[in-house]
Amino acid sequence: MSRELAKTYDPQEVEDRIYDFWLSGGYFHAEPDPKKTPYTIVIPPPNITGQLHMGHALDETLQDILIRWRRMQGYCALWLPGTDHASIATEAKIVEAMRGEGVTKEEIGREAFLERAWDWKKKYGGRIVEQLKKLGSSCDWERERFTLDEGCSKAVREVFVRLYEKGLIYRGERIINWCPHCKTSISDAEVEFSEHDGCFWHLRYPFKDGSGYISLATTRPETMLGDTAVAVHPDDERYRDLVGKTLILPLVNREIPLIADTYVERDFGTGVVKITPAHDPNDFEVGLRHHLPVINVMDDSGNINENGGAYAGLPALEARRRIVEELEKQGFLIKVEPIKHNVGSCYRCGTVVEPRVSKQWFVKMKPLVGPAVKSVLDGEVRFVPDRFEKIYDHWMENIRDWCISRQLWWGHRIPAWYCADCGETIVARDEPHICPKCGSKNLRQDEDTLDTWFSSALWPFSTLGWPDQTDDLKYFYPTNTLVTGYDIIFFWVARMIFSGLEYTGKAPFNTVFFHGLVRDAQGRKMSKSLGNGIDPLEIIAKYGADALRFTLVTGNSPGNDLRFSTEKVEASRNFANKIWNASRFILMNIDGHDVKNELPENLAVEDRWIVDSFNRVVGEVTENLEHFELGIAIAKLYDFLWDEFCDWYIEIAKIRLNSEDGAAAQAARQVLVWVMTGTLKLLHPFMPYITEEIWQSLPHEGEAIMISPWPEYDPSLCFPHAAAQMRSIMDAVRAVRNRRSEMNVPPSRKARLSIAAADQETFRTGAAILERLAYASAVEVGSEFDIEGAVTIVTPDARILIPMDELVDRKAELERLTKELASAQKQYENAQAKLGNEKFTAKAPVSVVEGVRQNAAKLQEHIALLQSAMEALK
RNA sequence: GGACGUUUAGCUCAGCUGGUAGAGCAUUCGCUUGACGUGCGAAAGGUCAUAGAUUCGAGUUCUAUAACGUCCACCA
Repeated sequence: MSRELAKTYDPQEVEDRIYDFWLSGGYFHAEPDPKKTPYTIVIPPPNITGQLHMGHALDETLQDILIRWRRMQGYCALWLPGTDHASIATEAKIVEAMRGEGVTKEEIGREAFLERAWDWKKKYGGRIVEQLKKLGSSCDWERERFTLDEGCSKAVREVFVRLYEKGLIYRGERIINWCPHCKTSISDAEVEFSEHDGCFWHLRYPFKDGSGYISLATTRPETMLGDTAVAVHPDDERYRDLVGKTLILPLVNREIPLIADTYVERDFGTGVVKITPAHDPNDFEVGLRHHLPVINVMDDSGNINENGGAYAGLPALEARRRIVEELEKQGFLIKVEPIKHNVGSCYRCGTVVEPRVSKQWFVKMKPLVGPAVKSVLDGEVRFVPDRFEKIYDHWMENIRDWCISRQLWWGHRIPAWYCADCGETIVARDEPHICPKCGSKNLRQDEDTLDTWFSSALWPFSTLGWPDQTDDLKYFYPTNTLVTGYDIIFFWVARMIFSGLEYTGKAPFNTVFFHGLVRDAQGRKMSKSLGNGIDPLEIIAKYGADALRFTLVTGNSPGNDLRFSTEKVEASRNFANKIWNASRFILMNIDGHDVKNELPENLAVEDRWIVDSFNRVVGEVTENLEHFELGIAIAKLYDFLWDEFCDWYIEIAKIRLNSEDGAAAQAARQVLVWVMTGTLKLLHPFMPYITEEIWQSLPHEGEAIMISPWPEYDPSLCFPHAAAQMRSIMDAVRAVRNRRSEMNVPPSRKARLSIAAADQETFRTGAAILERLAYASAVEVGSEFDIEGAVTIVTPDARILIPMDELVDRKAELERLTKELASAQKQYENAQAKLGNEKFTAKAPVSVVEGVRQNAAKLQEHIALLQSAMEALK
């Protein structure tokens, strides 16, 4: 043995050493290799401000499993890592930090602010990367990218210019979602709606001619300051004659028209809507149709601006209070009705979003949507699970133009310049110095930056060198699998798809593998505010990265959320320990012997069985991985290693290992090494550290398990006869153990077994196994035994007698036999009923009918055996 | 308002293209069995949410219903 192994696996001692070993071997690095097929995954870039959380841990684990598996299969596997500059989140953090120093970003100015931001990036951007490494992620760190680095920025400018030239990017006054806290516009996708308690204020607006009032209701009375019309439905009998009249806006005393528009629902409220084009998306549309003035009454902090007259400077809510008060005083308030309604808030900071007209840059979506929808429909991009295709499709079909400009400094500055002299807008890849229209040198760049997701959308190809046709791009693009949570399907996945199609002509990946959210043990979302988050790094420190990875993948199915609990991690840790000890056992037994990792010439029945079983697992696990059924794959490996290999094969192998027969012992050693090595390989993508550590100690060829070939299903390793024989033997072992346990016979008390079976050869072969595992002092096999007062155990293939009469309560024994007989008879009747059913025998497949027939025959025998056993007891 | 998901052993969940239900944890009983008590052996525990339909046969397909959850829309 190369070195003494500890009784329990110590991940702390192993992980960093192994990770360094992989790094120094350069195994994570991928170079285009024409002899290989590429397999590429780009990482969903974590925010530089972020700390590793369970969501990342799950995401990275799934990716690492896929990439390690494909690498072992011989693909040129590239997992491209990187980070996202996360404009809003990062800028907010820096502003927050500056608040501590008592400075604002306006005070220090753009340049100084960006300097701070880059310092921040240098300081914290590396943190999350180091955390990813702790998980065992086999990313190609030589290719690490950042969304603001030179290459990605070049791609961003290229895309912006191309879209602008195509007319797909435009600048205009539109209603957008404004976050008064972040002081920037945000896209529709970045608004989260939730139900709030609110009020419905019923107001009356007087006609100018003094002919009375019209009543309407609003949830946001303060916006009345910006009202420029009141609308009714054109077919509404109640108001038809009034359309066209002029109203006097209360408090403001502005004359506004009563207009007709089909947007108004006649059945809702009074069927009358006040129109505030500057602060409501629908009203804005109405305003466009009716050429209404747009009066913006709110500034960028959410306060009423100079257009609000007496209310200027007040925060919106305060203005609301005073306006309602004043309306009531002047008799314009009819009533206040409490209601529940949905309010949109900023997904970053939670502040209530104000719809507001503002001059922004937009991407025209309609022309981009078509190909993106088609690519998913046609299967060029496949979603796993496929139910997300429908969600994607629905979103795409109803998408509105994408507001991409942000009033932030940290990000890609919009490559647009304005001529101060002639007003010309110049959009260019490189900074222009002269206005092409008037020759002025007085150019000023747009102050705004782009939505973070604008650059993320390019990630699969900007990271590979696009727009240049680099060798990397040609070889690794399009990528293969995108692994991500369903929560960013709109933010990111959809945008990558239409971007990839538009700029590269190809979908950026062929499969999107969605996983769910990691929740706490009670099923709640892990969040900072709840304080219920579990730090993956603490779990790694305590239980090991392999245990964490195992926990995250086991029992997990695509697209479904999973609950995380330390109990599960403990079970995973125990499994790692089981692998460790199985290996320790093997290492102890091969110590001092020359054992190669190959199967021996002559395989015993148990060897053929375990090899057959292993081979089956190879086939199944590989297939499961191909279908992204990682949870099923790992469950099969768990069962195989623990139940079949450890609990049965190793126990059986001890017979030969402890025997005088040197050749037999050597054969057992070889099979142990061969199966263990193969199993470690299958486990490696899931639990990379422990498998590498053990593999290095076992007889092996090659440098590392992580670059060793993935096992392949081999038809020549199928041994159905041996498998059936072992089933008979194992059934017998279990039956004997069961009976002994029921009779409270301790393992130390051995007893003779007499086995009567049709297939005597199988039980002669298995005699030694029965002796060891069924605590037999001796085993005799024959066609029939008649032992006075023996305990009879009946298995599907044998009748086993144990002369233990003195230990047995005859009456109890008779009772249990009666019970067992009844159960067997019922099963037999069921089978007979099926076979007697002509519809069944005629319509069911032959193999199924034959199976039932054989089962019936066995049951018949079983019943006979039980009956004779009962006779003998009486 | 629309769409989707979940509902299987006490708890957490698997269960692929239909052939009489599985795991982990918890529970009960027994065991220092020369790798492992982070272990070994055994047991108990389920009319697979409800009602129909298709089928020789349904946890598995279809249709309704209920509860819980998610997403989208947002009628002021």
